[in-house]
Amino acid sequence: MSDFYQNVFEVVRLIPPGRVTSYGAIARYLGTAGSSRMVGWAMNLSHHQSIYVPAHRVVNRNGLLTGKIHFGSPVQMQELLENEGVRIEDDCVVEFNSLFWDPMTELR
DNA sequence: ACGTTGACCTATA
DNA sequence: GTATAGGCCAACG
Repeated sequence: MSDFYQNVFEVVRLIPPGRVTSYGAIARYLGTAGSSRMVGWAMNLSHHQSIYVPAHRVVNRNGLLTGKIHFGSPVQMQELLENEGVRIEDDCVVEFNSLFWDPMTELR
């Protein structure tokens, strides 16, 4: 396992419940800005990991749940988020701007 | 080995 | 304001 994925999972696990972040924010925090697609690929591998990775707290820059189909059921991601108090409307995170959790500013 | 694809983002028109 | 283009780099066929 390369350090990149290890760091991605570590950051994702640090996301507080009820908060969300974006792939690009994680990519910037890891210093691989522009390679945000790799973060998405890392999420794909997160299912195989033994540790729990709350991938449902990671959405794209628009707050759109683009990765929901990669879960067991397309509605599972939305249910997980709503279970944490995050309201989802039309596959978008409501109040995404205020719920956004940026590792750059939060972890520093 | 090469071309295509992808849970994205930024920039230009 | 939406639309299209380019860049990114690893995995898959």
